[in-house]
Amino acid sequence: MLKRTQYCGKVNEEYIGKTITVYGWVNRKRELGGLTFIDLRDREGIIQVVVNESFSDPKSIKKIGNEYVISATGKVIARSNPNPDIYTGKIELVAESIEILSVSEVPPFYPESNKDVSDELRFKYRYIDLRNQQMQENFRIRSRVAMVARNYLADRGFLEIETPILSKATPEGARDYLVPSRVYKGKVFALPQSPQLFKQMLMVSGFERYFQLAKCFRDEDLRADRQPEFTQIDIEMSFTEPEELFEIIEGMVKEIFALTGKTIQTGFRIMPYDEAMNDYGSDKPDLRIPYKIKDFTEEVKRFNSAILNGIIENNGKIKALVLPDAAQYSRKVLDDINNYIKEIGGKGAIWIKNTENGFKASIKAEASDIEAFYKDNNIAPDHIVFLIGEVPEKALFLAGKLRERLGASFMDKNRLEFLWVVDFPMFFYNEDEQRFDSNHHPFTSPNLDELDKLDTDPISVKSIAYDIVLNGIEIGGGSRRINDIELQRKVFQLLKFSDTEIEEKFGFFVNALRFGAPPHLGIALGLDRIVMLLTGGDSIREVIAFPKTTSSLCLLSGSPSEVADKQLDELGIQVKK
RNA sequence: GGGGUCGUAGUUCAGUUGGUUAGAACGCAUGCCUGUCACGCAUGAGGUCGCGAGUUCGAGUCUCGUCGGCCCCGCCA
Repeated sequence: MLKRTQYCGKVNEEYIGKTITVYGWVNRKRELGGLTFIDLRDREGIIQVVVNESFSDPKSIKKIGNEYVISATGKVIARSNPNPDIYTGKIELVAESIEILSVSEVPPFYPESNKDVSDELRFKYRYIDLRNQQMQENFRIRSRVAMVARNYLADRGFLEIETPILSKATPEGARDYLVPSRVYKGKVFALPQSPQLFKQMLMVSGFERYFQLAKCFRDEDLRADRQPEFTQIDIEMSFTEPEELFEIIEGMVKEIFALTGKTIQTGFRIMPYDEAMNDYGSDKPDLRIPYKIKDFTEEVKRFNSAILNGIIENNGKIKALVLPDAAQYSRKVLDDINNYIKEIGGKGAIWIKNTENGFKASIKAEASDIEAFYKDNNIAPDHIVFLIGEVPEKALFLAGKLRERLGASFMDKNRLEFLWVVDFPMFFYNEDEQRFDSNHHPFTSPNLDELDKLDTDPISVKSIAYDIVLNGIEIGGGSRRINDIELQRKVFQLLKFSDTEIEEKFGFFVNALRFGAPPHLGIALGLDRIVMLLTGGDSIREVIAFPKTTSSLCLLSGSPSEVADKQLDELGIQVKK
């Protein structure tokens, strides 16, 4: 085999007159009788190879099919009719010899057309899908993001330290993936949901600044932005405050986004959780959408609507979304909106607008009252009002979902709206279990000024936790950790862990707090989501080489799969069917 | 666990009210073609209508179940 001279996609005018050898896949072949063009593709791009009368064995070209792997050797010449669309368009390679390195059956689809093919097929033949230029670019960017993160953090004194993949099951949080132990029958390892406790113990060990590109595993149902295994840029540091962490993360995010030529302004907006929920109905608001949720609980009383008044009397609130261009909301669109609210658990959305026949609403209301309502609340006559009446949290949730759904058409999709959401409640009440649950995780420090309220009014206590949000997607989250063993015990107790449970589940970690745990805090950023946003994709599957489907299957390898009884025997496992 | 949507040629899709031999485009094969770059022209091959039941004289079409893709709710400390 002749040595490769250059990538197909990198051959330009400087090579004119030189004899070179390139390797690649046949992207497309065009036969014109005695003249054949082969577009040869490698990871850098495509070069046109010409086979003309000077070629020794024209018949051998006939059998070369698309996606064959070949090498081509010959002289580079200037094209008489250049192709301005590609980098190599000014030149072509006149083949002197061509070697077939590997044949290909007719593929189920061609890499360049992977967008026109079902996801099912793309997953099954992922190795072909990944030949697509955009896919290649996605993984190039992913690699560079990882590199930038490593260099950036290393420059600031962070050490990359690996933590175990085979580890201990955690009692709350997501469902664990379990790995049975052969040596200790009936006992299992768990794959880490995150390296949380290990990184905290590295702080106890005195490393002060840790990071890791950590694989995490959570056995929960999937979404476009959720896979059972995913990668976090995991960070932990001692002897500092959140402000310094914010600065470090913002600087890193800035460098990461610079990779694709995007300039971002650091000093991200910081928004309390309560404000996010109140104004946007979400703890990860998409600030590209220029509308906030309004509260019209008082204002709608003038309609004397039995429905609305009934909701209000039952401690409900009337949350509202006011959007421009009421005319575009046809009967069908309004029905769709109403159905959407029902789908996500609401009773429906009430609309109010000005029509050719005057002010109208989907509830009974006097036109004059509606007109006065518009006037008093400074609502432009051509705007539509959606009302959602429910108990407050639900009303906000539903209005928030509606805001995201309807607001998308009013926003500049190219903007990057970063923000920190802070001051999360420490706990929320778990109705099913009749107890408090951690909002973040049980190692999160409560606001140190509110410790006295832990006993009297725990639900009101805020934690020192923070999420970083970009365009409505949570790209990371973290907190200050508890480094005081008594406070940690207290929080466990509030979460209704018995002493035995604490000892069994977290004993090893609580022990670490006994031997000089420094104040520390940290964060984890979702690498997959960041790369997805960077590459303009709408699913993290586009930036994970071998992803699972929505039902957690790997269509390429056929996993999960059954194993031989012998393997199960060795593990002391019997399978229920 | 729940809701929505989709599954027909290698691929993307069409397929009327249930009715003869299931179509198109691209791809593929063969032939022609010396400047193409989505080459062109001609000819041809290619179907378990996801799978299984049921209704019917007759099912791609209707019903039930099941498997799979995607989106969403729950879930995801």
